[in-house]
Amino acid sequence: MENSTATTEERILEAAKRVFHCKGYDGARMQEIADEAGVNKSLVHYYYRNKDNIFQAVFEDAFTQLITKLNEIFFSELPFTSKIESFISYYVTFLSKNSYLPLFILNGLHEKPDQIKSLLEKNHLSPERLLAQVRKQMREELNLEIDPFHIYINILGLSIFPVIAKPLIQTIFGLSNGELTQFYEERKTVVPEFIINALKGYKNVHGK
Amino acid sequence: MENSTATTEERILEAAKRVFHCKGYDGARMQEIADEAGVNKSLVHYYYRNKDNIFQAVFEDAFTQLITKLNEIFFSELPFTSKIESFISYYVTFLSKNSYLPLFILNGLHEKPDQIKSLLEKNHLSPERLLAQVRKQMREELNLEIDPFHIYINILGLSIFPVIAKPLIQTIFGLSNGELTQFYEERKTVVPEFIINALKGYKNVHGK
DNA sequence: GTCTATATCGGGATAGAC
DNA sequence: GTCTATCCCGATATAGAC
Repeated sequence: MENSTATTEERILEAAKRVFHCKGYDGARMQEIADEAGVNKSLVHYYYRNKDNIFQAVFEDAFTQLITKLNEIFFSELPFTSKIESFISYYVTFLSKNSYLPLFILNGLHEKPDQIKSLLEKNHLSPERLLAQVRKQMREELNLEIDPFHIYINILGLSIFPVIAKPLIQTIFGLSNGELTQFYEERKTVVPEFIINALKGYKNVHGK
Repeated sequence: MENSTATTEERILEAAKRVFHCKGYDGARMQEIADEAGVNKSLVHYYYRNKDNIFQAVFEDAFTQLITKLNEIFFSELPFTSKIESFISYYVTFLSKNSYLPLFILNGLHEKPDQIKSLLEKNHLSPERLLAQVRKQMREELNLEIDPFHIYINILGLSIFPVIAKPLIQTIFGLSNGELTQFYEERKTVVPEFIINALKGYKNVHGK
């Protein structure tokens, strides 16, 4: 199933990712993970001892994947508008290729919000620093004195929602796979434009 | 647990809603539903025969709840900007009181996208009509000749995402319950303003 | 490390008394 | 309609041979 150069442990983890991402914790079966990895069920227990442990490993991996790039972009030296463009462009591509990931993460956070903290520290994520950085750039580059929190959540929502709503979009609005790809592609320009326009509007009202 | 005037069947359904909404299909237990309703486990089977049936009932109820009001607002006689304000205001309130609903729906759609169609018909939801309506109003009232689809998804994302990301927002950014309520309250004005500003920006570029 | 066999338990579902 | 008792399967987990 997987490249046979990988160690057994790696093959199991990769298999576990595929299964957990699609089925969630409760829906996933140890047997299915074993099958997917092409090994015996007992081997999964041998390497990870129980279901919770392997889920934890999968969840941390997913969370880290999403957060690392976010940090990289928002703490870079780019001007603010470029950060928005980079962020949207990267996440639309990444998420549409891994469309199960955001829902998997959000479900996981609902089930075990307590373990978030340690993940944050592992990933060196400081929300305060990030918001301060956004506030600073909005002030200096866009002349905006507004709370960046809503803006930040808006950016996330505009990037992430269309991906987790994929079945809604595709079934309700009847988009083919090709049209959906096209739709996501369009969002790379539409969404940054939408956000920048919205910010310019604030400027007219509140700016000096 | 529930008002004892309700029939047993209703009490079971209400209990099932609470359990399924929080735990999802795989995480929910027939025993827990029975306990929550204050009845014997066999009674749940007596009224609904199996787990799939009762889940179906719960899912349809949730979906209808969300869709009905959306239809009502977008097919009303209000001007477009008022529709946006009404929509955001209603959904922010409703969803923050039922914060488990959107994730429950999205998960359900991922698991069984096939059964969406019949739900749409039951709810008299016609996506084409809705988009046509939005397009017409954007043209006539805002002088915008742009594809309304992205706008529509943007509105949904800005309304829904902050609710499903509740544990992310609350844990990562360390908001207390009071601060979270405040945050949602602010969005009732911030988000419509954000959207209207964005639309005005389009006007400057593309409008006549 | 990898497999087979098995222990153990929980959960969905049914039978049948009242 | 409501309950008790029970069936039966599937899933996690472990023991132990190789």
